[in-house]
Amino acid sequence: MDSTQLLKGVLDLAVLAVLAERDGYGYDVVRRLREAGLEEVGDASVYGTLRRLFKAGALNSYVVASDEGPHRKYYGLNDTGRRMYASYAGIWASFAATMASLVKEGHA
Amino acid sequence: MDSTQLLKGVLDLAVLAVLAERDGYGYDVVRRLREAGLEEVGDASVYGTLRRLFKAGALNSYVVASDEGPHRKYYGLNDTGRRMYASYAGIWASFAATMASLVKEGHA
DNA sequence: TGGCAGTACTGCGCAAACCACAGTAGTGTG
DNA sequence: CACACTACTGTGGTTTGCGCAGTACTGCCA
Repeated sequence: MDSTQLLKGVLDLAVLAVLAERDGYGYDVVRRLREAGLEEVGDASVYGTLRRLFKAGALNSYVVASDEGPHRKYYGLNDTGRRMYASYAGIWASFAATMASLVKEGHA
Repeated sequence: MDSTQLLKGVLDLAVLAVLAERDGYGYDVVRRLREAGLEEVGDASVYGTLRRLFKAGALNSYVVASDEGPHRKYYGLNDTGRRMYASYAGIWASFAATMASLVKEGHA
């Protein structure tokens, strides 16, 4: 992965972070991201990201019945996903540091 | 501008930051961004961003002849650009903080 | 003189990301 | 039985960043 990816795909990291804490299903991940501060994230974006990460082999998935609505498709990190998470987190941290120094020098 | 923009358009902020320090022309902005740590930024992206920001009314532009090659099209921030820069910088800072807390809790 | 490297910019077309919106389907309430 | 809430899928659109090709100007060197 080149750092091109993170100029865009920040959502991947956010979703991985949320799932690293504990498994979750789509609707739940949306709520947790919004509570964490990403208030304007669209639901379709999250579902799309989950499908993409699953397709990339980073997540496992299992269906659980629910009392309060339709079944829930849970997702969780597997080994690949944990490695991906660690990698993305590192890349993002250094990218954020770069941006911070760039912006600070211009002193806002 | 909704914060959708900064999930992508981080380059806008980077270019604004570089130009806030001092005026620059395309090729020069590319070099300064790369020196600052954004090593993989494509030249076409920067030129595109400059044109976009100019079209959005954030930059002024003037042409200067050069001894070592073709003319140079300099860009600099105007009032709109400075306001935009301050605004983007704030939005990005809070976004970065949000991401940092998300990633930290999952403890990488 | 011709060719090549370096500087500086433009234009085209692509892939990916995020989103809005619409649709499907299950459960519980009045 | 309509309606609200939960939960997911699919479609199409806009924007971004990029690779690549092309233009053009200068200076160097054989």
